[in-house]
Amino acid sequence: MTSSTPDDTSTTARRRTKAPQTRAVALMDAAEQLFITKGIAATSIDDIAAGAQVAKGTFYLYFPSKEALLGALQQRFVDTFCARLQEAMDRHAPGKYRARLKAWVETGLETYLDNVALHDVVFHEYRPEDRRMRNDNVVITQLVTLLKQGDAAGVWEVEDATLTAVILFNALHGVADDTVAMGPHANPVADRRRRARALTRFFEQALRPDDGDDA
Amino acid sequence: MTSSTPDDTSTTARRRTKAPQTRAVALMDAAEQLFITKGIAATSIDDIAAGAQVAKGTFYLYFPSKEALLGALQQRFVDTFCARLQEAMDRHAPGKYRARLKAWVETGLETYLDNVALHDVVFHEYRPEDRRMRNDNVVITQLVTLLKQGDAAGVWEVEDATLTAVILFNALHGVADDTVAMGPHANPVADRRRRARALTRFFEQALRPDDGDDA
Amino acid sequence: MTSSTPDDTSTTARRRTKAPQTRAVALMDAAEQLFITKGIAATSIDDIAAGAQVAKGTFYLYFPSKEALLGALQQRFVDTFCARLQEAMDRHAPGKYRARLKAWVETGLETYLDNVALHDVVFHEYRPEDRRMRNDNVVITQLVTLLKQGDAAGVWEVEDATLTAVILFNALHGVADDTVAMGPHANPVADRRRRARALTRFFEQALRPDDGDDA
Amino acid sequence: MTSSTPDDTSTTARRRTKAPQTRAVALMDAAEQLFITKGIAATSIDDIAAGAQVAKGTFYLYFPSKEALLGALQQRFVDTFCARLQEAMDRHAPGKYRARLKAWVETGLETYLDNVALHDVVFHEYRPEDRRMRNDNVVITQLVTLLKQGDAAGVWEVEDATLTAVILFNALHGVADDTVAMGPHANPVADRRRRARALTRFFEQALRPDDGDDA
DNA sequence: TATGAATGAGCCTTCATTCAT
DNA sequence: AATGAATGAAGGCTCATTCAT
Repeated sequence: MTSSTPDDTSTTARRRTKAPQTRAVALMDAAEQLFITKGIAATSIDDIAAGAQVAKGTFYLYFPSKEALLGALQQRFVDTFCARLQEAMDRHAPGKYRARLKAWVETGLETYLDNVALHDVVFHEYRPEDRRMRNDNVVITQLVTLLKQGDAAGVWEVEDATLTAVILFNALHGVADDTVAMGPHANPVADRRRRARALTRFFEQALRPDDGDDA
Repeated sequence: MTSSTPDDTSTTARRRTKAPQTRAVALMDAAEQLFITKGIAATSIDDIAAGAQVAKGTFYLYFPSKEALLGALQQRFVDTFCARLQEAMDRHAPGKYRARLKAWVETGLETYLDNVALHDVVFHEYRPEDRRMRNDNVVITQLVTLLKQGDAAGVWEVEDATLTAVILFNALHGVADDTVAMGPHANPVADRRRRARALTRFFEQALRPDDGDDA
Repeated sequence: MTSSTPDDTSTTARRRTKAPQTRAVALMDAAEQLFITKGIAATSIDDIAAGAQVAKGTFYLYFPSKEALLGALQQRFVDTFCARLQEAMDRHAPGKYRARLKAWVETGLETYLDNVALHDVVFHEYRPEDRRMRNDNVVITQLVTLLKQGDAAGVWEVEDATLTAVILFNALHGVADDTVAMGPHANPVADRRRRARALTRFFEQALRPDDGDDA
Repeated sequence: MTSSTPDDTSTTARRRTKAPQTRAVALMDAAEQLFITKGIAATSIDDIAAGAQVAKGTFYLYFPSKEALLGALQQRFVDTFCARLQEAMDRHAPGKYRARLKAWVETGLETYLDNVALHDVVFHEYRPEDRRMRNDNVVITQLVTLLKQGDAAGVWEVEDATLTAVILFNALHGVADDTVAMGPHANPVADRRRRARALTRFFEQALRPDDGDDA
């Protein structure tokens, strides 16, 4: 890999000052790749620097520590994820709440599945204190907003939007994980679709107003 | 050195060669405590051995590696967790599916919340490859069984029991995490109860038969 | 970045290209301060450059290495020290040898005590090979000269002026160090005086001709 | 070097548990040698371990840090030095103060000269805070004792024994350093003798009671 | 079974120095 | 003359694991 990339900003020389952004991104990309492949712990700064074709010391010019890099990677993951969902929702008119929710679910599952490896490495290894959710929070916020809007519009009825969002998000998360856990066999496409449908139905059911009886 | 010191700790035992089980348990207990307190990475085999009042080498007599110990800890966690849930369910007659499910949910949330620290340390740090679910699987199996029984009895109707179980379990997981994320403030008792109720209702809704149509 | 900012610090100067001397001195001053505060090893070229408000690369325009800077600092220390002593001696008529010697001793002790921190940092840390004495040599030369003049004038009698100077200088050094070692307590003024007197008497005794007998 | 030392406690195998003392001493010896040869800074733990034919990790089994090793080396130096002086003094009857002092001076100079390289490396490099004297203190204490005894016996008269000791000790130190600074040329034997004599005379002069006047 | 001295690979980080601009 | 991004060698230290006793 990293083969024929035409990586030259200026003309010839070897040791050069590149746009800081470029460097940082290169470092992050390299790290991401390595983290997925070998795991965080097994990836040394040396590896990362090498992967980004920089000297080891250069790494520390852009990130104060391995941990900081991981933070940046998490941030990037969440941002990208959110953007993707937003985009998917926005393909439907603002008032089409059900459609938007469906888009959110489907794209969420899809995107998640397309990036589990990264997601897992970035969020599940090596983090002592920060509670799981904290990081995915923006995603949940996004969902909360949608739920509240739909509630206000009378499309569905949610009592505790946050709690509901948490439940739904985790359901999504779980289904995705389970899918992954099944291994890279089985009808990937059909399977995904089936699960997406089940999930959507679950969401809708969850938002469906009570029948009246129950307890 | 420390040669002929007749250091008897208990009554009968002369000094070494304790029941292997005892040793292993002592090691696990010490590790668990340390892992929670200082984190896995920061806990050395030395620490664990010291905590169990054993020589370092002895550790390797009972566990082939640090990683193996972690595995044993995970197993123990899941087993305990399951037993607790089973016990709670069994407090209700075999045919009382709704009650059993409710017990499952409530006890699950309760137990989870009572052991987050341990759960997190044991499941979220330092994972080489094992997919999240794999470990909690027994718990899910338990739920799957219940769901299928209820379905057979016509109490509710589930198409894909496993998928449903996954969803429900993750919903539970998520609510618990969210609760923890709120920090150790707020009305702990009332809060737990509120969440437990919301979760139960959620479960029931999810299991409620369709209205008939779909759109 | 920080491109077109018209950042004029002083009045006339446009920004760079200051008198080389000024730069070098600024660098030395900054280094001296930092060395005393944090120690030589803990002070990086970065720190020094920052302290002198210069870019790191600029440092190397004025000094070929950190070590060279240290050398310059040593030189400056000795020169200043000598100048101070000379000045003190010159406050007495050329022929007043005893008075000059006394001035040398007292000012030496005084000056040394006023600059121990610097002296120590500059002379005692981080020495590759230069023998202690080499650096203080000028001071000793100064004393040798005085001793010889006095000898020639018949005021006292010294066989080996150099050896005597070495002894006397080291006695001074030792008393000063001991004073410092006592910590910043005790009557500082009275104490210094007492020590200065003891030292002077010692010097005089040392230069006093033999009684005749002895061996 | 480290040639034909019969270094085997037990019989054959390679990785073996040696007497802790032995190991520590081996480490110290290796370090001492390397420090003298290449300087402290330039000597890595790796080097030391290799010199003592141990694994790097073993070093840390005996010394918590490089710095700690240096401390041990200093201690050893001072202890040895003192023992040597004491021994030399004790070759003279307890009451023979002048003889004992002379022995102290001569042996001091001799011993010092025989170990300058070590002394310098151990005391002059790399020590930020501890004041010079602190370490040689025991030696000074020894001298103080002698001075006081002689004073009590009326052999000489010292007002401030400590100050005098400091002066004398530093004079000795200085002469030794100067000798070294002359380089390894010149008549080493005759030179040493000459300097020892000068120093002794100096000491005696310094202890000789005042003539009575002062100016 | 139990011990704990010994091992040694490996990692993060620092920093003096260079050099294209 | 001045800059500061880039370099990369070097080093202290940790710790899981082994093995002679």
